[in-house]
Amino acid sequence: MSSYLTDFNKVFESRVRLGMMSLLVVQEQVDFGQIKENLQLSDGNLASHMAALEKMGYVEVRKQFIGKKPNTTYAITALGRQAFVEHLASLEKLIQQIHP
Amino acid sequence: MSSYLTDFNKVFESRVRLGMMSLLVVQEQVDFGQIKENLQLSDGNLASHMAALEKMGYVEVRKQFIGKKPNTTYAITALGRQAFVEHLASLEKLIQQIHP
DNA sequence: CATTTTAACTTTGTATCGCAAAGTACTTTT
DNA sequence: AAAAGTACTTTGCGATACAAAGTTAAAATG
Repeated sequence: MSSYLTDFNKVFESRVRLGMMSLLVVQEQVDFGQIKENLQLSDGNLASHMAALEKMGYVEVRKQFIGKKPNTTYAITALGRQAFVEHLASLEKLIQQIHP
Repeated sequence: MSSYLTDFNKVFESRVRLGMMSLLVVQEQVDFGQIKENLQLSDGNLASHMAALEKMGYVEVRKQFIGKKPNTTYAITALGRQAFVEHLASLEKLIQQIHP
C-alpha cells in the first residue's frame, strides 16, 4: 500500500472521532454538552466514541462540579495532538499528490 | 454538526476506497492487478469495495482481453471525480480551520 | 484429452462497528 | 416525594470489513 495511505490513523477514519479531535485540537477544554451539540450525537454514541479516543491515550477526561452540576470536560493529550497532526499531514500529502 | 463534517462523503471514509479513488483520479485506467498490488487487498475485498464505488456511479468497469487473458480495468466517472474532489476540498477546509 | 493455472469474482462466515433506545446512578430542582 | 439533569452503560440490531473458500471460464501445460 502506498505510504500516504498506511500513514492514516484508523481511529480517525470515523467522522465522529474526526469531529471530536477537531474540536479538541483547537480548544483546550471541551465539555460533554458542547460536543454533543456541535456533533449532534446521542449521549451513548458520544460516550463510546470518546472512550475509543481515551483508550488510545488521545484524550483525557476531567470531571468536576460547576456550581452544583457535574461537568465532564475532555482535553487532548500530547500524544493525541501528535497523532492527529500526523493524520492531517497524511491527508494533506494525499491531496498534494492528487492536485499539486 | 459543523458543515465541514457533514460535507464528508461517507463512501470515502474507508481507507481502501480512498486509496482506490486516489489511484483512479490520477490515472485514467487502472486494472485489477495494479489495484490489488498497490493497496494490498485480497481479491474479494477489492471486488466488494469496488462494487460499492460502482454502485454510487463513481467508477466504471471495462472488461477486455489483453492478448488472451481477461483484463478488468476501472475508470473514474465524471460524477466520481466531482464527488472525490469535493471530499478532498472538505478535508482541506478542515485542515485550514485547524492550522491556518 | 485431462489437469492445472490464471483472472476475477461471489459466497460464506465471523468479528467488529455504529447507532438509537432504554436503563442506571447520583444529584438537584420543584 | 416526584421530576429533571448529567453522564454514562447496556442492549439489540443492522451494516461493514475482511479472509478464506468456492465458482466460472478460458488458457496453458503435461
